[in-house]
Amino acid sequence: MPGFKVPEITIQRLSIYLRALKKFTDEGILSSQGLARLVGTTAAQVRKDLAYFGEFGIPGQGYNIGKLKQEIRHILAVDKEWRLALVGAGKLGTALLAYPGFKREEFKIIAVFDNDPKKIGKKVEGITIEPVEKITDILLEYEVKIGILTTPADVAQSVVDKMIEGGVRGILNFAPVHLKIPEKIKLKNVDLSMELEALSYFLAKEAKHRKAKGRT
Amino acid sequence: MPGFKVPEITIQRLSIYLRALKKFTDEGILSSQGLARLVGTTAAQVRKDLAYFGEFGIPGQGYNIGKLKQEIRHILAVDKEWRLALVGAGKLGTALLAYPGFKREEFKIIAVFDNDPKKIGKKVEGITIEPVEKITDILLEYEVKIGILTTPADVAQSVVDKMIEGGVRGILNFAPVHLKIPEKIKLKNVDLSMELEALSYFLAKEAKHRKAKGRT
DNA sequence: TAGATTGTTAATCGATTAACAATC
DNA sequence: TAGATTGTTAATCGATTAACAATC
Repeated sequence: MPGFKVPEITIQRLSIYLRALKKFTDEGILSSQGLARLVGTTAAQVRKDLAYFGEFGIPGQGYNIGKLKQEIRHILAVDKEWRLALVGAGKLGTALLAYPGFKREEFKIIAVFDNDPKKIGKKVEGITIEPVEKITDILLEYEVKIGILTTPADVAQSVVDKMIEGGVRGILNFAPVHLKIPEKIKLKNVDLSMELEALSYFLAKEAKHRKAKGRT
Repeated sequence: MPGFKVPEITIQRLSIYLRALKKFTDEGILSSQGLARLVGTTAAQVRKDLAYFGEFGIPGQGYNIGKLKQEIRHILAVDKEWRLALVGAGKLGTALLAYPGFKREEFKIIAVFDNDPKKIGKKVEGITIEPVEKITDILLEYEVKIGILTTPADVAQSVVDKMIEGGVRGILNFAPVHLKIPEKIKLKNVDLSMELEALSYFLAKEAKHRKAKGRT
């Protein structure tokens, strides 16, 4: 099974498994069923996801928690340190810089950029804000491979182009715009409006059904 | 075709189609091919997604832009106003309150809660911060149906329980935790760590392949 | 009419679920 | 050994893509 093409959603679930496992000490055993219950999926799903990468369990027993954590860390490559750069030191950008979910040893934001002259030179979370013109040079110098984009939509594309020139290979984009990038670059979009609209759709549909059935 | 079960991913794409359409004036015609190119999908995908809801196009021509916008707005139920509440007035919460992607006519955040006595009574974006004990009452009073969760993980579940008691039916969760909710409640998780880890996995895999093939 | 594009059906692809031999 | 759970194969389910008659 290892070597097969791995679905992206499997990777996302590995991340969720790891988060759940972190609540346990390394000692002890957890079954696929046990892990599944913690994250809201099925035992078969857990075993299938892990099987893409190897055999980590003990038949009849389950998974050694410490070992499984370490294996998933290695698969996700969070057993090393990544250097990140963030562009767009607005409200969202500075909030992310301080956000515990983002402040992790494995993901070190080492540079912050903005195009507002009033912000340049100031510090956020101990990092001096640099002008966007320096993106390419600084990213090349520090070998930054992951970029975070929290600019307004209208400048996002030009920033992305600079990031890619600077050698970035993965981008986490919060700007509500479709970015054009070479196919070798990995792009993840976080679209908050989309999430709200999905909720809106779902609730409206549900309300309609309730009305149709005459319930409250 | 209308009446079929609609995949969630179709709803997400409708949201993206709408975002692209907003850049155009209502006059004029756009083909499925044209729209597909704007958002990075295929013409067949666009037509299939729309076909779940009706026939909005003109064979041989394409889609009337103004009409299509209005149809999608209606499908997503963003042609009405939703009242939202946000819990967790920390860095991320207050950033979201001010973030243009969130500040939309259709989604009015009308209440903000926190459990920090120092914050209660203060205003963020014109809204007075209330204590978490009041969540249930205030949500019931203002008939809030959508809740946004930006608390630390450890209090998220108890806050969600209060929201649901207050009549919320949809939740946008930023706390990195698996929430247990009744199945009738719609939950959308935004997991920033997961996104970063997916990038990490992808870049590490790519680096390994490059090394194996002896490329830079 | 000729050209273009829709809406829909059928074929393909890929992910999830179920089942079970292998293993501790 | 008996009981339990893994890893993997096969069956099922669901979404995407391709193809084309219907329509402007």
